Amino acid sequence: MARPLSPEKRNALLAAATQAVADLGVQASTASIARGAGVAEGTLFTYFENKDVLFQALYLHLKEDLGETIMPGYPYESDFRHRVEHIFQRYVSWGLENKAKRLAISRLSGSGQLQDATRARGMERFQAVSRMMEDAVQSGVLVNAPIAFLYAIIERIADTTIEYMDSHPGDAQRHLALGFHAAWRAITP
Amino acid sequence: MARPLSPEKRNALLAAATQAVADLGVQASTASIARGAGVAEGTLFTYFENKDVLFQALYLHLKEDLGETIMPGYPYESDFRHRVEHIFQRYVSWGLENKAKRLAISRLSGSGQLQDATRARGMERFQAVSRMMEDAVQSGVLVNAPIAFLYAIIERIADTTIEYMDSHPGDAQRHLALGFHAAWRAITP
Amino acid sequence: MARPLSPEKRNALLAAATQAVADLGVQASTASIARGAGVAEGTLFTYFENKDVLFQALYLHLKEDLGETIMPGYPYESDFRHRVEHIFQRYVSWGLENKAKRLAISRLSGSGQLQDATRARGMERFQAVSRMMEDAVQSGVLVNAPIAFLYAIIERIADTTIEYMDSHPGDAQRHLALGFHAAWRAITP
Amino acid sequence: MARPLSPEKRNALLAAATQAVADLGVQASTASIARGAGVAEGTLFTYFENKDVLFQALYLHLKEDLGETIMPGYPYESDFRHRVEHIFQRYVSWGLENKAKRLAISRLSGSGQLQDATRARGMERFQAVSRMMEDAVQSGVLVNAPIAFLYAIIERIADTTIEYMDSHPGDAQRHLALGFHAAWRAITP
DNA sequence: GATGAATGAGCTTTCATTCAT
DNA sequence: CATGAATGAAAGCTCATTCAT
Repeated sequence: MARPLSPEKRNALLAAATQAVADLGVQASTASIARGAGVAEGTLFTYFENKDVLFQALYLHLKEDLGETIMPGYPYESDFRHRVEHIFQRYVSWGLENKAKRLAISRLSGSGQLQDATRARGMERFQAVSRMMEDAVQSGVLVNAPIAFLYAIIERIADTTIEYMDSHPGDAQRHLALGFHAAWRAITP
Repeated sequence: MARPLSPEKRNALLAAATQAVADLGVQASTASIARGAGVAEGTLFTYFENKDVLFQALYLHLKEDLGETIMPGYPYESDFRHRVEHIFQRYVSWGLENKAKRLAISRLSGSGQLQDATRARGMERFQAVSRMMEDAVQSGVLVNAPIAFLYAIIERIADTTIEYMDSHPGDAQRHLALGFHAAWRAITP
Repeated sequence: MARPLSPEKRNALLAAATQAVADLGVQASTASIARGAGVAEGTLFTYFENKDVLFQALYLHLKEDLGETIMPGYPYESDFRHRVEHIFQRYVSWGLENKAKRLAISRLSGSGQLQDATRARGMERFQAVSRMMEDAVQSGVLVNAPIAFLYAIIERIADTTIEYMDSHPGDAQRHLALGFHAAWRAITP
Repeated sequence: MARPLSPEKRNALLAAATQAVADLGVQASTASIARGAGVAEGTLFTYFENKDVLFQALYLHLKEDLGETIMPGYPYESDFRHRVEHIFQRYVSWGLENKAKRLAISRLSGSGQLQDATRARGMERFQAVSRMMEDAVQSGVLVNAPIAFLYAIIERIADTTIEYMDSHPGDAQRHLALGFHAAWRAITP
């Protein structure tokens, strides 16, 4: 592993894996991923020790990508509601614009192949959000519950929102508003 | 009429499949499922034409099982809040008491192998709930959103609640209350 | 085996086997043959000990059927040419009218599953022909070669003739004449 | 360019398939063929997409082999009888010296698994013979019949001849002469 | 005797992984 | 390092045969 020669190939493999996992879940074959990336079957294994390592890396890669969309412009100084709204809306638009990535995360997440450590590391990039939520709980703006619990609820409502916006494009804005309404009310006392 | 198909064997196969899918997702092998059910490998295929058919049947079987837990005692005459609470609490306790079943549903749901038709048929048993929610939307008790959207949000929050109650058994009652609070607020205006 | 209760069932099985073997060769499954005969899978095995026994019986049954078409009206008193012509023409018309039977014989014959003893017993019904040919060899009308050799040549030419008449129905009569011409010349000095 | 596909392995697979098909027909298992070729089970499928493709390739390979024996030394300038005799004798000696190959062709031919296109491509190598026979028909040396019909008759008589020479080695030369006599007379007016 | 569920060996094919080139 | 042929352990599924009903 260490220092692979070509970041392009690594990225091509991750991109191909994203599509393959979105389509077929963890059943996607390493051969098809390599083909999708335009590299030889064996090459995959010089970048990722085995299929499981590839999947953990893929999950982290996708979460990183999500983080890079959500976090820039994060309104550190606004009130809690605006900060949650920022996160919610960015999450939703990332999901709408990156269907394969969102599906791949969801497939990995529900496959039983994702290690707890990986899931935990995937959260790291969102610490600013966690901290904000802690403060908000302290100050009584959010309901007094574990952060992870609140975070999970927001995430699930956001996922549901994405699915609805996706399948009912005409009502997209309405569903976005409904989704955020639900999320905000769900986590406030 | 020779030996009739045995409901016990069918159930044993579904039970074994539940466990196997909970453990390994759709990667669970038919051989391991048959072994788990105590029947020969070939026998699985006299009860289910192929693996895919088995999975669709398993999903429906589990949803049926869930329905049989949730629906009895449904307080048709109570106010909306109590009815939603009934559903929520029953759903959560079923999930807590049937970890493998809940996991199996979730694995199937996220696998990409579940047909839309199967998902739709799985909802049939819960029509009383849908109808109640329609009325509640009409009367302004629930927020004006598609029933399926509201239903999905409740389901997701319930799932999250189950996961938390499961991993923090000490705080179970508190999380149950928090979960219902979140769900109720999420779907009300 | 011995005395099966129902000759109808036995015949239905042989008829279904004929069709199945014509279609798929010896790969035809016993289940499909039973289905074709309208009996249960297990019933096949009360009439025929196993698949191999069925195939030997099928071959004999078909040869018997062929014999019953060819031999009646055999012109014991005509000259050799007319007797051979009788055989040839009857063989060809049987083949044309019983495509599945002919194909089944050919599939069995070429499958490597047919026992030599079965092949030999299949010849028994045609002893009058063999004897006639012996006489004809004695009297110098036919070329001095083993009867079986001459018989095989006639058979092969007849098969070829059938195939041609079958695929070129317009020229049927011409091919029949050509076929007999070839056969008669082939076996005469 | 990694390890290139090895013609030796391909040939070993075809040789093993020849033997296996000669012994068991199309029922021969891919596992036994791979074992016979001294390669892993999976390797067969890097050389032949699936069993059917293997069988079509095998047929063509064997016909090619036959063509390479028959055609060299073909007396383009001799009279028609000598040319037919060349073909007949070469065909027969190839068959005698390559029992497994001949049997394999015959098993494939009668199995119902051989595609028409494959059968047609198998004839390509013998175009010189077809053309010669066309000329001979034109010039009245051969009986006025479709070339394929005449060709089939020769082939069938040659096959019969081979079988007899094989089972009666003492009379081999006599049967060869008888066989050619029969064939030549069969196709001439 | 007839039925068809039950069996498990066996089949073809796939696939993660290795390693010769 | 990149390649893709080679590997062989599964995988899903079929099927001849048995036997409880």
